[in-house]
Amino acid sequence: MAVTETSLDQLLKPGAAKGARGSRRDNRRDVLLAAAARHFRERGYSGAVLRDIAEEAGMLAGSIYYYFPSKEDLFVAVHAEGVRRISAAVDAAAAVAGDPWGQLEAAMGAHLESLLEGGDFAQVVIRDMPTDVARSPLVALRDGYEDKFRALVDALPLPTGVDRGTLRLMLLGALNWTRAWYRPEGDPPARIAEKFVGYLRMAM
Amino acid sequence: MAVTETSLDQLLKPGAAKGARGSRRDNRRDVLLAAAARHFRERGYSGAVLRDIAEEAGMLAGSIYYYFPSKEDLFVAVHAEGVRRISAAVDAAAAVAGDPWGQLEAAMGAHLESLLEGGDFAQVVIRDMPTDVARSPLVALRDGYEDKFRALVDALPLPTGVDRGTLRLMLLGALNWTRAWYRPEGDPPARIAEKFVGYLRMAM
DNA sequence: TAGATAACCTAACAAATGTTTGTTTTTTTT
DNA sequence: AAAAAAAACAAACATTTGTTAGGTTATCTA
Repeated sequence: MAVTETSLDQLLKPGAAKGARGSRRDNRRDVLLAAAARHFRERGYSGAVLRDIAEEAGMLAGSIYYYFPSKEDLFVAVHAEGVRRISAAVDAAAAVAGDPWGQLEAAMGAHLESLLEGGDFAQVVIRDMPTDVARSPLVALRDGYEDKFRALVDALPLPTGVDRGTLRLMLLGALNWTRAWYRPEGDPPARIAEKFVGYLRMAM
Repeated sequence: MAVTETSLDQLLKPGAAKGARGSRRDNRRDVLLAAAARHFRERGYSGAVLRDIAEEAGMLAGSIYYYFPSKEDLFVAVHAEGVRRISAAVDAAAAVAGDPWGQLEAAMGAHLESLLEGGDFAQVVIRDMPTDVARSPLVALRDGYEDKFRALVDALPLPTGVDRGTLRLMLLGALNWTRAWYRPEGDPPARIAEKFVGYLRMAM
């Protein structure tokens, strides 16, 4: 029930603490994490079954406990990895030069790209939060990520009096909800982001 | 596993088929539905436990099966009732006269109001969809609801070439995601809707 | 090469959980 | 009031599921 108290760095790379010689161990761990991500994305936290995750990772259910002390810890690790990936993609996109609107659009495009086609880890992040216990370390991660969008929105040349906080939440909400209606045959992520920004750009 | 094949009307008002004498049975059924809504909202579908739902409704777990043939059918009923309530609130709000922008703003405000402060039924609608089995009747309901917003967005005086479909999805997504950050101490639902519309209104 | 450690497997436990069956109480109908 | 139907109980069943304990094989170190 209670998430084991470990630092987030150790959570992401537990082998690093003992020196960088994690030869065999990290491989299987990554396979396990990927399998867990797939199931958590499809079924949600309480819907995912450890036996199925283990099977997909090529091991038995009990073996999971060699890597993670509980199901919740496994979930937190997947979630953290998801935030890390989205964060990295957005950082890379926002690094390229451009006017504030262009930078925001690029960041939104990267966010969408990770979310919609970046695999299972990213999608787990915007799925349900399980119990309250795992909540605290996870919202900390997410809040840190949202700070990047805060900076991007703050840089926009907007009329005075515009509530930039609500604007940021509106944009992030619209982005995250695309999961519900996105179809690969339709607009690609970058085009969606372009349209979203377009609706606002001319106005201000 | 398989949802019992009943019409959606019967699903909402099963007593109505035998004549409109829904006296006692509907009361207990409504209590049960309300309890189920609360738990499905808090824990999600697979996280909710029938024994807890039954206890809150003042009965035992087995008694649920007098009203619903399975857990999934119970969930579908809650979901359907949620859509019905949101739909009714939005209909009432959009009925008042006003220019297209004002009508859209009113509808969005009503949608948010139901979603954020309208109780458990509405929130279940925007929580996770469980298995694929229950999916078909539910997305039909949801799609029917979204048609109302389609009409509202189509009525907006926008420049030619604007993709109204994506605009509609962006707005609905932003609205639905507010659940993640809404706080009662902050802006009320109507104010949030006003700001959302305001970001676009001046632009077009 | 011997020993230690990492990386699993096997098997089972114990609790949780959706569901069923038969019975009893309550309400309605005749 | 008697019979019939509705509404609910009580108790168990059959899985499912997270978790644990001890054994076994591969890998690395000294």
